[in-house]
Parts: sequence; C-alpha cells; structure tokens
Amino acid sequence: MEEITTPRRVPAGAKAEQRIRDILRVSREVFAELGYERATTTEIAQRLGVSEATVFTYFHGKRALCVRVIEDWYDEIIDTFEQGMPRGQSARAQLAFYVKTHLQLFLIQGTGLCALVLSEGRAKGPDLGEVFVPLQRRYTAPLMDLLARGRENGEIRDDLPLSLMRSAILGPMEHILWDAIAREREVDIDKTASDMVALLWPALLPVNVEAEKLRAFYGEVGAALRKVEGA
Amino acid sequence: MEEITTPRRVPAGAKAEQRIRDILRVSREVFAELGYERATTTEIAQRLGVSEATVFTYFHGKRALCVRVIEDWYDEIIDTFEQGMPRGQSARAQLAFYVKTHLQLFLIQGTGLCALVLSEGRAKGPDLGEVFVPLQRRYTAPLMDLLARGRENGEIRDDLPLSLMRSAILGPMEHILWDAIAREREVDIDKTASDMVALLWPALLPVNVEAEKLRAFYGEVGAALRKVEGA
Amino acid sequence: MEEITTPRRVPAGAKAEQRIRDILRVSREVFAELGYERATTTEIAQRLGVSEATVFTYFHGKRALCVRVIEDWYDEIIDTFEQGMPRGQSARAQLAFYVKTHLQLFLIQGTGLCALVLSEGRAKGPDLGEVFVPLQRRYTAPLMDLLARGRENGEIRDDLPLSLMRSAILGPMEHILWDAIAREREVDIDKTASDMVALLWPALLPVNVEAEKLRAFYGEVGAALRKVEGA
Amino acid sequence: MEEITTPRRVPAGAKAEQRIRDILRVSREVFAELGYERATTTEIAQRLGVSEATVFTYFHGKRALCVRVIEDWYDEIIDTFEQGMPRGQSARAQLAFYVKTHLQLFLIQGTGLCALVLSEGRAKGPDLGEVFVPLQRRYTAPLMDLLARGRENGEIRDDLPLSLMRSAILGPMEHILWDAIAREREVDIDKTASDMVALLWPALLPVNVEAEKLRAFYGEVGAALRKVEGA
DNA sequence: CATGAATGAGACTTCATTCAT
DNA sequence: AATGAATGAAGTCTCATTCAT
Repeated sequence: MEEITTPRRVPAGAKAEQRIRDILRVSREVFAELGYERATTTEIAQRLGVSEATVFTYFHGKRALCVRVIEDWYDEIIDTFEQGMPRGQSARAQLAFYVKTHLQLFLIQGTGLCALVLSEGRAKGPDLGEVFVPLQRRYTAPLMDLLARGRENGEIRDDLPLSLMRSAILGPMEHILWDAIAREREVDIDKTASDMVALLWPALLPVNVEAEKLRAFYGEVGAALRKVEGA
Repeated sequence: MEEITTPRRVPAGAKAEQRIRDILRVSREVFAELGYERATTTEIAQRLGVSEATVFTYFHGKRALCVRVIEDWYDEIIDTFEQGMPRGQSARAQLAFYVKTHLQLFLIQGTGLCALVLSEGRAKGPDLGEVFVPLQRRYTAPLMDLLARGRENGEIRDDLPLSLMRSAILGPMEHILWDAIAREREVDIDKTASDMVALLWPALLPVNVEAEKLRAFYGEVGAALRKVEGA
Repeated sequence: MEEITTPRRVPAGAKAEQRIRDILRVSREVFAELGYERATTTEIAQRLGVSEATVFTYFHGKRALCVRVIEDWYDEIIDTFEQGMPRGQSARAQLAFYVKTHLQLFLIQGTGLCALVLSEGRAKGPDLGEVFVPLQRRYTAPLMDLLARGRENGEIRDDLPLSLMRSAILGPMEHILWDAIAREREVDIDKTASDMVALLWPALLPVNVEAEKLRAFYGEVGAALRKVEGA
Repeated sequence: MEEITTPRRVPAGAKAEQRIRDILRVSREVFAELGYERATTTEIAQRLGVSEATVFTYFHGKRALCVRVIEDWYDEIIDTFEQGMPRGQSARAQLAFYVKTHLQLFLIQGTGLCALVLSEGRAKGPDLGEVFVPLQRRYTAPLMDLLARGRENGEIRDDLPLSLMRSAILGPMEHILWDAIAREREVDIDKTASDMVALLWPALLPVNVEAEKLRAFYGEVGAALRKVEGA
C-alpha cells in the first residue's frame, strides 16, 4: 500500500535544507489550520510561492509530509519539557511548570496540531496512527516521570494507576484548549495554569497524608528550625 | 448557502422508517470510524447493500446525514443522563453516575463520534461546527447542574470557575477513551469509573486552607531535603 | 434508441382522461417555466400531488410528455387563428388581428413555451426537433395564407419571398416577447400590436419603384452633404 | 453564491494560452450545438483529446467556461460592428452593412450561440442571465446608434419607439437564422441581406417624406449638377 | 533543480425510469 | 389504478501525484 520508495532523488545541500525547513514551516500552518484531509498540497505550494512539484521533490507525498510535521512538532515540545523541567523542585512546582508550558505551547502554536494528532491519529487505517504511538510515549514521558518521582517521594498518592493521573492532567488541558478555540476566546495562560494546578493538585495528594500528621510535622520542623537559629 | 432543496421526496412509511434507521446506524459506524472527510457515501451504501442513490433518497446529502447522526447521538446521551441522574443523592454519587455512564456510552459506541464532533466542530468553515454549539450546551448541562447544586450545598469548592471543573471531568474521560482506542485495549469500565471518581473527587472538595498550606510546606521541605541529599 | 413501446397499458376512461389533462396542464407550466432540461418529473408529480410513477403510467416518459405538451399548445394556437381570422377584411386588418392575437397568446401563456420550442427544437439530436417541423408549418400557415391572399389582391408587394416577410413579422414579435420577459416589464398589448403593424405595414406595401429610387437618392445626397460639412 | 475559488492554479504561458484558446474553441462548438444543459464537460474534453481534469485546470467549471465562451463571442461581434460600420454613409447603407454583417457572423458561427444566449439568458435562476444584460446592451448599441443618427437626420421616422425598430430588425434575422438551421438549408447571405433591407427600409422611412417633394428635390439637385458640369 | 502541465481515480449528487405491491 | 421504493447511468468537480523539459 504505502509507497516506501524515496522520491527520485531528494536534493541535498544547504539550499535544499532551507527549502525543506520552509516547506515544513508552511505545511505545519496548513495542516494545523485545516486538518489533514482539508489541507491540500496546492495550498502549501501556493503559500510557499513554489510549484506543487517542488514539494514532491522533497517529500514522498502528503502523508509523509504530515508525518514529518507532527514528528518535528513533538520533538520541539519534548525538548522544551526536557530542558526546562525544574527537577530539583517539589512535584507541585514541576506540575505547575508542566501545565503552564503545555498551555503556552498549544495556544501559541494553535490547537490545530493538537487536533491534527488527535483526529488523524485515530483514523482507522493505521495510516498515521502507528507513527504516533512512540511519539506519544516520549511526549508524555516528562509527565510520567514527574508523577513517578513524586510518588516515590510520597508527594503523590500511589493508590491509583499513573496512567489515570496522566489522563487527569492532559485531558483537562486539551479540553480547555478546544473550548478556547471553539469560542474563539482569549485565554489568560498564567491564571488558567495556576487555577488548573490548584484544582488538580488535591487530586494527586496521598489520601493518607492527613492534616494531623502534617501539623505534627510542621511543629517539629519549626522546633528544629528554632533550635538551629537559637544556636 | 444552506441548501434548502428537499430530497426528491422523502418516503414516509413503516418500511421507510426502518430504512432511515438502517442508514443512520451504518452511517454512524462509518463516520465514527473514518471521520467526516474520509467517510464516503459509497462506503455507507455498500455496507447497507443498497445503491448510493437510495441513501440520497432519504437524506439531502453527506453533510445532512452526518448532522443527523450527531444529533441523534447527542439526544441519546442527553436522554440517558437526564433520566438516570440520581438527583437526591450526594454530589459524589451523582458524579460517579455521570462518569460511569459517560464511559459506558462512549466505549460502547466507540470514541469515533466523539472525535467526529471534536474535529469537525473545529473545522475552519463552520460547516458542521455551528450545529454543535447548542448540542454541546445541552450535553454538558447535566454535569454543570450537578456541580452547581453541589456548590450550593457546600459539597463542592467555590474558589474556581465551574468551566474549569467541567474540563477537569470531561477532559480526562475523553483522554482515557482515546488511549483505550489507540492501544486497542479493553477497559474495565466499573473500575475505571470508580478510580476516576476517587481521583477527581478530592479536586472538587472545598479547600481546607490550613491543610493546603501545610501540605505545600511539607512538599517543599521534602524537596529541599532531597536536594541536599542528592548534592 | 428511442423506446417506442407504450407504457404497460395506458388506462382509459373518463377518470383517466381527466388525469391526462391534469398532467398536461401542470407539465405545460413546468416545461414553460424551466425549459426541457431543467424541468423534472419530480416537480411535475409534486405539483400534481401524485407520485412520479403515475405520470409514467400515462406517458412514455419525459420526452413524450414534452412533445405532447407542445403539440397541444400548437393546436390551441392554430385553432385560435383559424377560427378568428377576419378573412373578409383588408390584408392590413388581418395582419393586425394576427399580430395582436399572437402577442396575447404568448404573453398570457408566458413565453416559456415559445422558448421551449425554439431552443429544444434546435437541439442537435432530432429528438424533439423533427416533431416540430410539421407543427411549425401549420402554425405559420395562417400568416402565409394572409400574405399570399394580400399579394394576389395587389395589397402586398411581390418582389420579395414570402418566407422573408414571414420572418419580418414573426421575428420581431418573438424579440419583443423575450425583451419583455428579460426585463420583466409589463407590455401594453394593444399599443404594441398597433405600433408593430404601423411599423411593418409600409414594409409589405407594393413598392413604388420610382419613389423608392428617389428616396435612396435623397438619402445619399444628404449623407454626402453631411460628409462635406463634417470635414 | 458565486464561487470565488480559483482553480488550483491557472497555468500562464505560451502553451497555456494556446490550450485556453483550444478549450474555448471546442467549448464554443459544444455549447452551440447542444445548449448549456446538454453540453457536458466530458464531451468537451473528448473532442479536445484531453482529460476532463485538464479542462478544469483552466476554468473554474462548466458555468464559467460557458460565460467566457459567450463573452468572447460577443466581443468578436461587437468589435466587428464597431470597426466596420460605415459611419459617413447614409442610414440605409449603414443598415445594409449591419444586416449583412450580422447574418455573416451568425451563419458562419452557427446560430447555436445565439440560441444559447436566448435560452440560457431566460433561465429561471439568473445563473447565466445576469452576465448577459450588459453584453446585450453593448451588442445592440451600434444598431441603436445607427437608428438614432438616422432619426436626427430625418432619414428615419420618429413616430415609433426605437426599441420597436430594433426588434423589427434583429427579430427577423434571428428568425431567418433559425429557419435556416431547422431546415438545414444554405442561405445566400448577400441576397438575403439585400432583400431584408429592401423589405425593412420602407418600414423605417419617415411617413411624411412624400414622392412629390422628393421629385422636386431630385430636379433641383440635377439642375445644380448640370450647372457645375456646364461651367 | 524547479516546474508547467496533465491526469487517473474517485468523490458527491441528480434524475428518469422500473416494478412489486 | 396508483404508488412506494429503489436504482443505473451519468454529470460536475477535486486533488495527489507524475514526468518531460
């Protein structure tokens, strides 16, 4: 089915690489705006000011181009998380970073790509779908790690599967983003992010860390602190 | 714009109604599996074992057929919620009902329709989009009511917008469903539903401010400790 | 190609004849409004409040129905002329009757049928065309007779072919009618008819050869004069 | 309503222009032969020996193609009239030119386009109709001007509306042309044109230019002439 | 290398017509 | 006698893709 043949000869060189970047940039726009089916190679070529044939000189076809667009997008996101994640801080702080960054990335880039992945990734024929599974895994890895570390530290409850928690964090964000798009409303990213964390954090807390114990802990730490200060 | 032409003549009668039901059933399948763009009238007709012309005898066209499919689907869901919601019970019990029913409806029907609504509702030209807005409202109404009643009773926190809470409930469910589809894994609905409520319920509870602060303090001290240890 | 088979069995009887008349009446409307191609059997059936199948019970098909509509229309027109023509009076009076009646018939019935005949009669495949030739002959017969009689009496010139005169009378009327339709303007039939006769009658009079030459001379001298003056 | 979408990209270049001319040439034939509804893009493509897609590469669609065909045809006619009209000569000579040129243009090109305009221009939905109104005006302008100038000079009667005279000239020509087509008979253009003018001219003359006066005028001009010659 | 030009395959849709009931 | 229902055939149009230049 899927042609695996490479285009006659993909050009190489500095100029060629620039061309590839241009095509990818514009394709990302078009796929994001229109979705896979409604996007056309004509539209992409026209926005670039080149002929359709040129696009096909550098990419196998529409499908391959779309896959590449999505891969690149994932890579960017994953990089951003891996590099920025404040690993040393509390799980809550890490979550806050994750949520805010996520909202930023999606709202800036538009939710188009998000929708693209969600709807095209689901298409029956494993046309695009199978490409995404590993990407999805890498993409959610920072969150999963965050949760796992928090669980080890006792900061996060361990009575429920991590995958459920992941859904409880990613799901609302996607939902909010679509809502924002659908209503064409501006979103206050900072506020939304902090509200979201305020809402969800209690859901992640260990259920058995009770106020009583916390108070005792607080007292002891305070006492220890004063002891040091007094010394 | 909107075509007003009636199909040549929509038959009416017992046999005709059966045919309409058949077409709708199969169309729901096809749209759900393939999405709007990839679904074809040819496919629908073939699965039904009739000619394409027959489909067009009963529906104005692909678009109208799809709209009808979605409307019917929403109606089913809304009915189920409105009739089954245990209004007398606690907010938590009502939420449990909502979540479980939701998962059931979606998993039985497949998430295809959900994806259909989400991706087509977002399409550039508000071709299908505008049909959905009122449906969406009716569809989320039971949940919003539930939350509002809980808030009045003091069962649910009132320091965050309802819309955020709505997203925090619907979002995870959609996410789980897509995950289930993508991995083609069976889902234990009862367990997933109860886990989900166990996870989310604390997020909805009124905040005990003191406890909240203590928890934050606890988390940060722990993190500081680990930093020292790690260094 | 053209099926010559009769419909299974054309019903007969008083009720059947009424039905046929109804179908023809409505079909005439529809064909006149929409032209042959744009008219549909569905439209005809719907306006009648019967099923399409019923139409096919009484007529071979769309084509045959249209032919019959046109034949009937011609028959009406021909009858009107043959019965009303004031044969005893002067050629000019007869022409006046012919012109006025013609305008009346066409404007009342709409020019739709006229257009139908003109455009369908011309279609390449002699589908409808060949049916019309004899009708056209009968239809123009009253006019041709009128002219021939006038010529014998010396009331009408005999230096030009009759067919040309026929065109000079029928042509303008059709032109006026289309103009009226195109601009959706009301036409004052009496005035238009008398103007038309006033205009055309001199064209039909026997030529006074000498006067004619003098007139030509006068025109040319005048033109030459203006040329000099203009220079 | 009116689609604004451009074809994917209309090629521009020497070869492309040739192709466009070819498509227009063949389309003109097909529309002329069959009328708008019966003409098919398939037929056009087949006669050209290209795929249907090629036709759609150069034109938005059937409708646009037809509009262009008609516009071009009108332009040709209008140019011919505007350039060839012998403005300096007598009104009769100008009319003779107009009639003969008209017959030539129509008989060479076939009356198909004439019929196309007349029947499609009248179609219920003003699909094509509205395109024609301005063209019609430009097209009849030379004739109207001719008549107006003649009237000012006293060469043409002023007791009847110009529009009626226009119909009395254009109408017969169309009628003759259809007759020619319907009977598939050759037409002697020169003879028909001169006969037509001979027939119609008396209809346009001022009714009060009488033989007596003309004779006197003739005598005087003759005398003047001889005086000059004698000198 | 870039592209102008062409196209095969397939989409949605319409409608005259048939036939069992 | 009437019709409900179904459909074959055809039509317009779109788009990813190819290939010679």
